[in-house]
Amino acid sequence: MSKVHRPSVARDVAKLAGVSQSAVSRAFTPGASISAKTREKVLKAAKQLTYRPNIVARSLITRRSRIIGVSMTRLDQFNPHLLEVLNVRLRAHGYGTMIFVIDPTHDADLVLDDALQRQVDGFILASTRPSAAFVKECNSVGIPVILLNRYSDERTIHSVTGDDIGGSRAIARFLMEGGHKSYAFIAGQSDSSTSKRREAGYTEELGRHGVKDVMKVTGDYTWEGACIAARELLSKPDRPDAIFCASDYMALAALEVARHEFSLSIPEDLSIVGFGDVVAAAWPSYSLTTYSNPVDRLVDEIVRILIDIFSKGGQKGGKHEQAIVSGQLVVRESARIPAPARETGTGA
Amino acid sequence: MSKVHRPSVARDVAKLAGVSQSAVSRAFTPGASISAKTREKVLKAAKQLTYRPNIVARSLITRRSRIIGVSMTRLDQFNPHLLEVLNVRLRAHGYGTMIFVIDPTHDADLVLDDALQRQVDGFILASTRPSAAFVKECNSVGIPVILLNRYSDERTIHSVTGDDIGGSRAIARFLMEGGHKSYAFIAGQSDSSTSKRREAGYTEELGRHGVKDVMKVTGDYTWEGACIAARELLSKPDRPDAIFCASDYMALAALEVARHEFSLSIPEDLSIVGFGDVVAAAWPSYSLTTYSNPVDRLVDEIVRILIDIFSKGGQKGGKHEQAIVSGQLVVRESARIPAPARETGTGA
DNA sequence: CTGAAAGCGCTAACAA
DNA sequence: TTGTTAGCGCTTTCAG
Repeated sequence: MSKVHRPSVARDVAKLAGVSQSAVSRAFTPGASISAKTREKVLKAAKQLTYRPNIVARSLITRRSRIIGVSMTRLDQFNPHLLEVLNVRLRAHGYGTMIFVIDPTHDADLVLDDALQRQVDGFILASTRPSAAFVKECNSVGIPVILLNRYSDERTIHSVTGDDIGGSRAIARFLMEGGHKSYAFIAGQSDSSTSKRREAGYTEELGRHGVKDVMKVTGDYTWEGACIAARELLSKPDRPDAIFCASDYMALAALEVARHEFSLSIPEDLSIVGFGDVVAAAWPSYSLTTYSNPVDRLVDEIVRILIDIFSKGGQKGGKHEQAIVSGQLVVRESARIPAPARETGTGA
Repeated sequence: MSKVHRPSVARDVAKLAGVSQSAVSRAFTPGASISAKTREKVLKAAKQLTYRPNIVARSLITRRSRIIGVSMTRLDQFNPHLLEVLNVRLRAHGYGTMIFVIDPTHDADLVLDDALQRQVDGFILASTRPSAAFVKECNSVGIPVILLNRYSDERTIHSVTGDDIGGSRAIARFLMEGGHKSYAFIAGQSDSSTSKRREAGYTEELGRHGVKDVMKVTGDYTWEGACIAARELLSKPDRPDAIFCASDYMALAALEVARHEFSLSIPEDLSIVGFGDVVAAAWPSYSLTTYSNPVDRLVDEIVRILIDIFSKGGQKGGKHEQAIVSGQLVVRESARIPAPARETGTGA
């Protein structure tokens, strides 16, 4: 079998092209001062040797790895499509994406520490709770941290989220217009800021219109948890006829339980609404009414914040953005549709 | 706001600990010859300065980035759970995971080139077709390439796949035992080696038992494509009563079409089987009978091959493995269950 | 515009 | 076991 070669380096190219090694570097640096002629020579020699600039070496000297770390506890819970779009958009700016899946039973900081050793230029944290110490350390070395679909009270951290409050309010209004009698909420993990916001928007909007009693159960953002929650809700003598779930997956699970275990008709007997508009929500068997979390615009915001900071030469402290990207109510068939032609509108 | 510091480096630690810089390096190198006392001193100083070895610098000199590139065209088509497990397992061996989503309308080599510049130590390609030139280049610089759920005729590349042939044969047998009259197959992309294998196993096994006529339509591995394919199949005067789809997602789509557009009862009027056992296959509304692709063992194989090569000091040419991981028939309710021995599988 | 020289932060010989 | 000395492959002053 053929022997393994050592890849050619800038010096090899320089020698072949008859120029200095720095000329090679310049030929591969956009905007460097180099004559067209020299560049041609270099590029020709480079192609001949299949030379590829070594990004690791470049990183060492520029102190920029051009790697963004993305961490989450579960990848399937994390929107895979978002990761996909993010990866493509980041690469367009010259950044690579490294993933760090965190085992929730272990210490998140351990993994994040690994990321720091790898010199990531920025962090995107989804479904992950970094310690305050960790965030502080990132700030002290100038690495921006962006929370995705999470909130933080601290002003030391950026965040990009969907419109949890606005969306839940819209859902509450939609449900009320559908003329339901009794409302329930299936929450995500108890420590989830997102779930709390969705709950708040929902109950507040209901409350503003006189609905004070909202049953609440926790589904933990898992399929099984949502099943259990739904069973609890539907076994009650005064079972709700409208359930809002803090995530689409929980809504799908609740829908299954309602149909197959309680023989309920959706939406005649029971309306179920989710949040997020995942792919499966559109599948005919579910046809889930939900509020969308627009992936493209979430990614836009993330990339904008990151590139903004990098072009300014690093996170200099100061401004920490809290971007909220509004989605829209996606009306399908899992919830009763208001009879008259009433506007869903912005209310208030 | 607090100023941004320059992270401390080995020299800083050395000075504080009163040792040489190489002692610092040794303290962080498992198995290096260093006295316990010196190591203590170093570690103490390191902690005090929150020193973290710079992996980029290490990579430059060891010529090992300890990064594995994983590329795919669509992340949602790719099994997100597999990526998750892979990430965790690779990190246990000190390797990071960098993802490279490839826009199918663009040139795959462009992205892979980027990965090469980033000095990935190995490549895992899922749903991606690298050019022969690219593979050759990887081989020439000693970077192992592993195809995941794909086959290659070339002997220059590793591959890890589920048991497409065996699984499809098992499905064919199961369907025949169910006493079906007319069989169909919905294929993935026409150039997919995996789809071809699933088709081959299916039709060959059917053929061995006298079933020569198998309708075939292409669903392109997409939801819409599978819907169109299913419509075509079910509109025929001699419509099949057993359909095997090259992927679970296509099977789900076909199931939806059969139920909602043709008002067919599953499995009474029509049996539908998929391949892969994705999460949604187990959801009650589908309860899809399928053949599993065991994620953990697929990852085991990938990691084993990779670590094996690395511990031998790089891909030296020669042996190229073709690992096939067998799964099992997962009997649920989307296909007629053979009357006699009703305990074929676990049904999860 | 171009080359020479000095490192980026670390590991890996080599002596001591 | 230790410190010293070279670099890894590149970017970046700094002269010319």
